[in-house]
Amino acid sequence: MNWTDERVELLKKLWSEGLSASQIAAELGGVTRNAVIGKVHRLGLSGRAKAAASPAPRPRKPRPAATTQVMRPMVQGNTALAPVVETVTAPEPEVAADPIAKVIPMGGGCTILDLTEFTCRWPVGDPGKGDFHYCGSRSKTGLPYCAYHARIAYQPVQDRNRRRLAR
DNA sequence: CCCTGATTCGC
DNA sequence: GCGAATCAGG
Repeated sequence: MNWTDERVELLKKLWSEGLSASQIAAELGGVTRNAVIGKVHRLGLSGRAKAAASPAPRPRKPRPAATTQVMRPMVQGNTALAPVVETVTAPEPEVAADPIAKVIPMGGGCTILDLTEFTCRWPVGDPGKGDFHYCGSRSKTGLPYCAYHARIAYQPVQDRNRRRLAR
């Protein structure tokens, strides 16, 4: 891949918008972040407007009602499973603002033995360290993941990464 | 360990 | 000019 006028222009645009070198590299395709950085320097636009991707601690968007609501188990339809579901998904009101903390209870989740067609199968932890388990949150009927992990699982990595880093 | 940009230097 | 390797930092 060579630096056509078009690609250089896009590079300038994205760089000035505050995207990181790796993000830009991914956007352009066919180049590494090193290539992008090198080009940026050669173009003499290394210093950019303060809109960098991660200069300060990232402001987190609190997601009050939506997430909790989705996670809440629907027990009306199956009274037999109700007690189990309660235990697995009981949301801690005082958990951190991080959405993942709501999904994975402290030290929680469940083992592979606890998985049912109604529990999230998202893997958590390191198998090599013996702390491997599964999310265990209530999953929407027919889906292998809870609402939160389903969003992650079915989103292209590239897009997910970009959404996380951008802004 | 993940990531970031900066710099160097052989090509 | 290009970009991989490397560095310093968060």
